[in-house]
Amino acid sequence: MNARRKFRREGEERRRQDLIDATLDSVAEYGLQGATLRTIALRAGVTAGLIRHYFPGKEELLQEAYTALVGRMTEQAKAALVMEDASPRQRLAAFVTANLNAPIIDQRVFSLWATFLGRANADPTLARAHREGYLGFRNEVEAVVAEVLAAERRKPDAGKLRHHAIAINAIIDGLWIEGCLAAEMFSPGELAAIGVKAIEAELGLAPEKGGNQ
Amino acid sequence: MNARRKFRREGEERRRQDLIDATLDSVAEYGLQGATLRTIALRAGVTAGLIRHYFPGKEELLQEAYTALVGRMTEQAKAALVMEDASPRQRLAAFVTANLNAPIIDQRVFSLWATFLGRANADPTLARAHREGYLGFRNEVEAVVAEVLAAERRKPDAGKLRHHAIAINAIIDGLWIEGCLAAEMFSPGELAAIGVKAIEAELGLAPEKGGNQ
DNA sequence: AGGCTATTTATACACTTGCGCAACAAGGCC
DNA sequence: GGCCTTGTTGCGCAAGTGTATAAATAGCCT
Repeated sequence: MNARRKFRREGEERRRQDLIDATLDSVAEYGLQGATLRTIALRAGVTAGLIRHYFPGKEELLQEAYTALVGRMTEQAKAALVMEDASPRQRLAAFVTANLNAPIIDQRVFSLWATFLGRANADPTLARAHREGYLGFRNEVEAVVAEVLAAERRKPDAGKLRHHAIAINAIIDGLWIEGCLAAEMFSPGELAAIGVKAIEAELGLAPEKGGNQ
Repeated sequence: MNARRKFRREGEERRRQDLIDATLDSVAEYGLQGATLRTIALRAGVTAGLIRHYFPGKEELLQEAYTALVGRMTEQAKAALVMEDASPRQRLAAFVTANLNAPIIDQRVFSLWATFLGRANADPTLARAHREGYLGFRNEVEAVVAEVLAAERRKPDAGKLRHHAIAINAIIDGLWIEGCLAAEMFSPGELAAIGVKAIEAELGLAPEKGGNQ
């Protein structure tokens, strides 16, 4: 009567990715408590038992999922920096703009970010994954800032440069959060405009010539 | 043999507060999944059944706990604004400094903030509690900014004012997060100094004369 | 002192959870 | 085609969950 369920064998890498994606989906939708092995398996189109074939336990699956998330986030964010034939200042502005619009401004990603980060002080593995992503991001910012200031013939010392990077990182993070949590409170491009202006003020750049007052 | 446990009757308000505090402690330490009724009750020094005498269910307890948390956070933050006999600019600086030092820079509070916010897009009650706290905070910022600019004989329009408030709010939030997540990466007072300078740059204020730090 | 009542404990229950394990079958190999 | 490996299913289990409810007792009122 009860026929056994049909299934397909997938390549290991493909299955692992599917399981990680299903995990992130589940966490975003139901939170850490609602992301049960059965929920995750259902979303991945397999049965719960299979998860233990690829991961030692639930905790490791969650850790790998968070690591994957951080990786994708920083990768996306940094992708906006690879512009050939652009002035440092233009690259910085493009970087900020990219980080303050879709798809980086995204409620689902924010939920994931917040959910996992809430456990960072209790789970060193999560804390490390975050720390690495954060420092990578900030170093990227610092490098662009150095280029921008160099193009203006300014030579800041290391401390000043670090402070600029910290402040700019904070501006981007803060606006990113505001945008993710309440996208409908801002008109399209508004956050990016605010961010670019705030960052240029932080760096003491003269306003771009054009019709702004 | 098995003597029944001794207990004391507490006033209703006191018990509710104790339960809410125990809930926040449990969430901060174990996360939403680890904050079970039994854990919470243990921490509050009662047995699990009692919780249902004061709250309809676990969900309502968590919601009230988050509302209480947001209330305390914004209250603390705004307390730094009540300074008599101080220039608007000094009050703004004091406000920023207060928000970027202990006890507002605090890993435990950050964990709570992130954990609850991760569920905000799925729980309208949490979202509302956050939204109200956020808007209250931003309006406070906007009011001080207006005073600061007025003292400088500048008369910004409403849109400019709003943008300043959004940017300043982002700077404070962003630095707050960096401080909570990696306090050991910054020397004491460093974040506050970065924040004050960034905000004064955003408002286009001339650097304070004199060697203040 | 003795009773009343609402706070508090204790226990039961139905359900879900992560995990272990044996059986099964998909798909490559000969 | 038939076999063998192993990816995959299905089921069971003990522990833990939120909720319901009965039994006890602390502390006020008279």
